[in-house]
Amino acid sequence: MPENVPLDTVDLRILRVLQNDARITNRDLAAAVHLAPSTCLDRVRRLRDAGVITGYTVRLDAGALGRPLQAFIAVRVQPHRRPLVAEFVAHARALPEVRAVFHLAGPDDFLVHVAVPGVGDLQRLVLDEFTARPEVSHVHTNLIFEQWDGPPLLPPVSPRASPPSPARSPRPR
Amino acid sequence: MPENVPLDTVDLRILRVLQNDARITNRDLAAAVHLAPSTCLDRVRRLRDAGVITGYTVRLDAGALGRPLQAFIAVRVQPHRRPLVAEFVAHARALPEVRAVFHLAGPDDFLVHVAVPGVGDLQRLVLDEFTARPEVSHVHTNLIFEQWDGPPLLPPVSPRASPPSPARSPRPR
DNA sequence: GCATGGGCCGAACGATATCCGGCGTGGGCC
DNA sequence: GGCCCACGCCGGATATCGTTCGGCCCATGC
Repeated sequence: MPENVPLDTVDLRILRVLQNDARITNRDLAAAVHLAPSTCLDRVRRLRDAGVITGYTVRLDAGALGRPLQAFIAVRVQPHRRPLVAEFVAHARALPEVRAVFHLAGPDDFLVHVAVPGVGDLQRLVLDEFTARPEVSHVHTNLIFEQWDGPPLLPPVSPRASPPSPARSPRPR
Repeated sequence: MPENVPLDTVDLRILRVLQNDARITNRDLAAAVHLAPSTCLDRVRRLRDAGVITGYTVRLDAGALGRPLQAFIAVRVQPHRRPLVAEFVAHARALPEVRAVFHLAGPDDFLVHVAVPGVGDLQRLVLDEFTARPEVSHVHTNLIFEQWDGPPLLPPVSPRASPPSPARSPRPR
């Protein structure tokens, strides 16, 4: 729904800071972007209302939670029609081992990102939850050795945007 | 580093709530899990110190940020040796379009999750940033139609854990 | 020059985070 | 069986914070 909301430099800085620590106090966030707390609150609320910020969440260590093994399971669904697709997605999303489901364009229709305690659980998942389903025509599994985040999800911000100049100009529309 | 930290039902409930809204006040979080605010603060701090909680972040809408197109780029690196692998990962992670990098066991060595403004950017990324590199032997791109989150990253919690019984027993070790 | 809209700010009030001392329970040890 | 210790939990107190509100100031359009 939200498409290409106009963001200025201050918005981007806010998002960058929040992405690094979403539980920062509004006061500290305001200081970090050189705004008054009240103004900063306005900005954040606007970003939420605009749909840019869709929520706040906690980053968890899957290994510490007893699920150190992660993998991508590629799945082909045949026939590849809406009812079957929807059903498959619903089924996959409901599995507690599933972290994310991607519907792809390509030879494989889906990529299912899973986190499990051990190899046995992975096997069970593939055999009982995927290949056992009639609409699933093909499955292959890729173990994840290691993973890394990319940079914060932001257009490059010019580094000169630091000085606390009031700059009381209208925001881009 | 953190491996299989013991978690009780209350911890799991805390994580579930935080995963749904990481900016909830400690007071409300405490109420949601039937604890005193001070005790709840202790719990959360312990989860952070134990490495279960690795941080708090904001969920952003890539489309609203002007990058509605997402894809997985599968990459083969040859020869597949540590120095080249490290170099490739560093390069990929530094690209602003990259959301995550996965090192895989399988025919493809890496899966790079990217978000871009349009098809042209995707093409540029593949040609200039991946196939142009000498260690990259093969690249193929899968567009992401749609994606969904799985359930909260938690072992199933028994639903009976709601009543506010003091239950002043020692936590599992 | 004047009216208008919007962004920004500061003060104030209510709510919150956080620390601390103490209590009660359960388990280990003798 | 009885004692001691460790630990989880709580409630109160203080400093800090979130949030609202009214008003200022600049930029724009007429």
